Amino acid sequence: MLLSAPKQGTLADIASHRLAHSIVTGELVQGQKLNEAELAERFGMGRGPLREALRHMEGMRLVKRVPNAGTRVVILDHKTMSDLYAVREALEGMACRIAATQMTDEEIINLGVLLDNHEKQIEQEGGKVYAQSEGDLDFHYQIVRGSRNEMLMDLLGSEQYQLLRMCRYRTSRNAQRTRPALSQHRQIVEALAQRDGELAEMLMRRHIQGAWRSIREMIDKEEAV
Amino acid sequence: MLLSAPKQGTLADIASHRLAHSIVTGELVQGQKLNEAELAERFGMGRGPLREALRHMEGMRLVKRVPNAGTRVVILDHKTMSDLYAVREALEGMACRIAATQMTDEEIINLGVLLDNHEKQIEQEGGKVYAQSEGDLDFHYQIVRGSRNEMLMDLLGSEQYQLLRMCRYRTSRNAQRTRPALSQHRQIVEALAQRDGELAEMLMRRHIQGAWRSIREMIDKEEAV
DNA sequence: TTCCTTCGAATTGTCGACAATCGGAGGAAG
DNA sequence: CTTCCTCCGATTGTCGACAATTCGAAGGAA
Repeated sequence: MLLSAPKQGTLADIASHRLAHSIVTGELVQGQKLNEAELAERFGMGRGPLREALRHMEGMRLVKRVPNAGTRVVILDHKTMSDLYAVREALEGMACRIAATQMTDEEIINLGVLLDNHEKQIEQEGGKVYAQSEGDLDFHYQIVRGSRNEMLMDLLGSEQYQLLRMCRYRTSRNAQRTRPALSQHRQIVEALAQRDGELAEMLMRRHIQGAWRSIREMIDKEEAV
Repeated sequence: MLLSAPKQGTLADIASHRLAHSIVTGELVQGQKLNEAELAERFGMGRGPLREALRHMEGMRLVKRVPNAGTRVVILDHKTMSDLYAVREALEGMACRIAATQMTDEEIINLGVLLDNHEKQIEQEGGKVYAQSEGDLDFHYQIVRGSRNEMLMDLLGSEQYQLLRMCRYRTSRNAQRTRPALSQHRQIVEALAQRDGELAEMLMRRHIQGAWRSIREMIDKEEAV
């Protein structure tokens, strides 16, 4: 998992994770106002740690805060998602290009194994797309790690990606894209194995563009209703 | 200015700005441990708001925090800066390409005017590089705004750029690059005016690569001492 | 001398109470 | 009936005190 572990540590850290999870899964609805006292009691802590966690959420762009007027869950509208995917395309494209020269042979092989497992999962439990999403995020994150760029790992990893996960969670019902996505992943691994950074970047960019197109179509269809 | 205004608002916001400023300018030395009680008193506030501000700084990557062990000012080492400039190249390159199709004619003209002022400043007070840095950041930020991508504006604007400003501040003494930088800026505006996104992106990427090379050489020279 | 243990001061983490501010209900004037 | 003002409840912002934890120093044993 990408958001695991820190069930220990300061209360503020715990609150951060619970909040992020609640927002990503939609338990806290978009645009909903977050009442500090109520949340603090639900989490069994004072308002101090909770406020720190809210500040953290603000940095992650999961909430918007207005002084003296409370904080609200961010609203993932069309433009926000579009912007997100544009940024993602640029960053992950770069990560892929660099990873082609920086990853070890072993890491690339492991990437292939990851995809094998991923394929098995799809065949076994065809409908369970959530696992796919997680696996997919894992695949992307492994490549980002391969770039050896700490800032990129931060930006695309634990922090910034919560927004993407939120986006995914909302649109995880349409599973029809898992197959082509897996195929594209394999192409990317192939390019990495051949140490062809330019090709790997191009494939990754197209892959992300495809994902965005798929999501956009789904949203448009939803909004038509 | 990019970090102006919020001298009003919550104490936590004020503390955030004062902290960011102190860190960027080096008043708070890299790696220095930040004592909450001491800072709170210096800012004339309780530890509550200050802790929120520290959480904000953590999100900006200006400090590192370890539970139960305090927070320290981040250390801008060679790799961190390298990673930063790599990310910047990808993001600002993208911004530039999109801006070429999204900016209005008026905005591009204003960009040219900005450079004219910038040039005058250089001629008038040849040594004052700080103004150059600010102006330069302003130029880059105007282009990012031209991309109409809110996330990019967030990433490269008020938030993430503090790290870059910190980087700049340390290396602002070597002014010899202001001239070629201005020239490259003009080339970029030219490409934008011609609505040539690909060229604009390439020029911006080279411009940033050049800036990084300049900084790296300077650091290497410094480390040799 | 060197290493380990123990203790204590300093610092961080947390809470509850108080002050400041905002939004809305309700009433008065036009 | 509308508009504006006033007041009140609710929520956010802030503080001071207390609990928990860590780091380092002092002291003793090998």
